[in-house]
Amino acid sequence: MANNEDFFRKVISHAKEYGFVFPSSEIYDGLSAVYDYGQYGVELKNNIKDYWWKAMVQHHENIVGVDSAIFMHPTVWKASGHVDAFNDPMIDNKDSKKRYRADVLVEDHIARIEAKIEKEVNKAAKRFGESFDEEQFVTTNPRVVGYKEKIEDIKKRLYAAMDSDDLPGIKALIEDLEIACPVSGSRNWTDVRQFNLMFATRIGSLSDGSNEIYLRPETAQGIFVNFLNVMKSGRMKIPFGIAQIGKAFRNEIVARQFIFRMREFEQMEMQFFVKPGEEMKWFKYWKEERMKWHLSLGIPKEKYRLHDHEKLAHYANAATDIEFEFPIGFKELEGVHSRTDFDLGAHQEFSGKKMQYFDPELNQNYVPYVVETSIGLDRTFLAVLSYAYTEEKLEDGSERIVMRIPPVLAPIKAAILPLVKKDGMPEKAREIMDSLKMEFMCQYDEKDAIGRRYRRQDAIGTPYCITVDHQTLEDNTVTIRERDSMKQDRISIEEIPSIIRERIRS
RNA sequence: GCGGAAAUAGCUCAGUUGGUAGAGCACGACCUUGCCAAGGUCGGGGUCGCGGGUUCGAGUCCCGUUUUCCGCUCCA
Repeated sequence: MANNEDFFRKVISHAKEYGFVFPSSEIYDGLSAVYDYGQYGVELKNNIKDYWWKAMVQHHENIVGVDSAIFMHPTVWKASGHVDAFNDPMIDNKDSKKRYRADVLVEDHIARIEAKIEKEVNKAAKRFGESFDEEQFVTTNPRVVGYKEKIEDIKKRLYAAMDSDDLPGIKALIEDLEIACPVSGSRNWTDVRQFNLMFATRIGSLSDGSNEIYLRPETAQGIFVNFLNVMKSGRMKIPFGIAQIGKAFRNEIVARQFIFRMREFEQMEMQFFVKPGEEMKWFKYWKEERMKWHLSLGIPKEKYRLHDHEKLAHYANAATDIEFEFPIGFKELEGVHSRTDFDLGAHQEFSGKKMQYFDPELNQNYVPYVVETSIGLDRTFLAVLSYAYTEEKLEDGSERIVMRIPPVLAPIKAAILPLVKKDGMPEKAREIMDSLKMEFMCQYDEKDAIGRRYRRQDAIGTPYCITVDHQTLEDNTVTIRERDSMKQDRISIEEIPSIIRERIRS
């Protein structure tokens, strides 16, 4: 484990040193769990997106893409269940380290007072026997009346605080009532915090609550709300899919482990709409199809495993994670979920619009079932990065750090290097650079010894180095060096594009 | 969020009982060599995470804070 942590540290520091990933706003000490992609990072990330988009949208005639807005109508999140599922004020006891719902603590306290009332009533009932008038007792007995007033008082304060999201007010209430932790018995509480995972902001100029909107916590809903638009305008026939790549935002309580869990992250999702009853067939299909995609990158299959969910979310009737062996262990990289008709059904109910498909074969309407594939872009980035990072001991005893990034994803496809900075070699190299750069992301470098330049390219994962030497000037051949094997071939300049193209074809 | 640890140049780190911020690598310019990193000369870069305090004087001691890492907790 210590080795893995060490390895992870190296990957993170390599990512920063070579311009892949930087902490956000670093000159201001950074922002917790937010990261920026640097000059090579953005290329790698774009290449991953492109590789996914081609595999999903370009290669499947029945899948189309959308790019929906991050802001959505607030009712979307009521329909999806995101608003209700995560709106509780929580408080931690510092001694027992137990976490409670703050309102439940107060309500338990009320229940204890009610128990006292009941005790008084029972006592009185016993004493007065059959002549006991409970109604009269509870309205006149000073002790009971006092309890009741206290309860009313607490309730008033609790509900007022809850309604106005007054978290310090709830904390003050807990302190005033001297509520202690049931486990530790201590009153050493943290502040009350709201664990709503959605980021809220305001739209427009009004400041009342009705203008509060959320940054989307998932991209899927942007697809569901466009289901009718896409189906109609694209004349889509079931089964069909809608794909999307985009940012999502979750206010995670603990966001850690580099770019594995960030508060702002990017998803690549595809929602596949199928006939009800056929969802398990398609669930299986997409599970296999997505696994093939991962393996097509050339990363060994031992790095992946499937994890079937036993506890299913409220919207699913089957779910599998494709897990990847990160330096921090096997963790979820992609989810394949059978979401049933939960989402479309919910939107149909909340919007009053028929989220249905007319099936000409059955001659009837139905709400389609959905099979979702949802992959974390940043996690895929991290998977590639941590798989690619290799420290190698060479035959001559020296060491090199090489990023074995799958060539199709590599930020720079080829480096063009004049062997020396004279005799017309730089000019020749520039010519080659110009002829390649419209098709491939290339880099020109003439500084330092050739060996060192090779190592620099190894460190950012460039699959090919093209070197212009004395012979080039005579016969228009260059040497082409392959990153992983470090082997060199002499080829003619005209052959360069086809060789690179061959290697990086998806 | 709780507890523990850490923070000095782009990276890895040194900095003695408190006394003028350093090294290696990296980076830039020029010269030289030229096929697997570390030739020569010169140079740029740090208010020592940030804010207070103690002190004649703080990278060093104290308090707070931020960020990161580890453990716990959380993760429809």
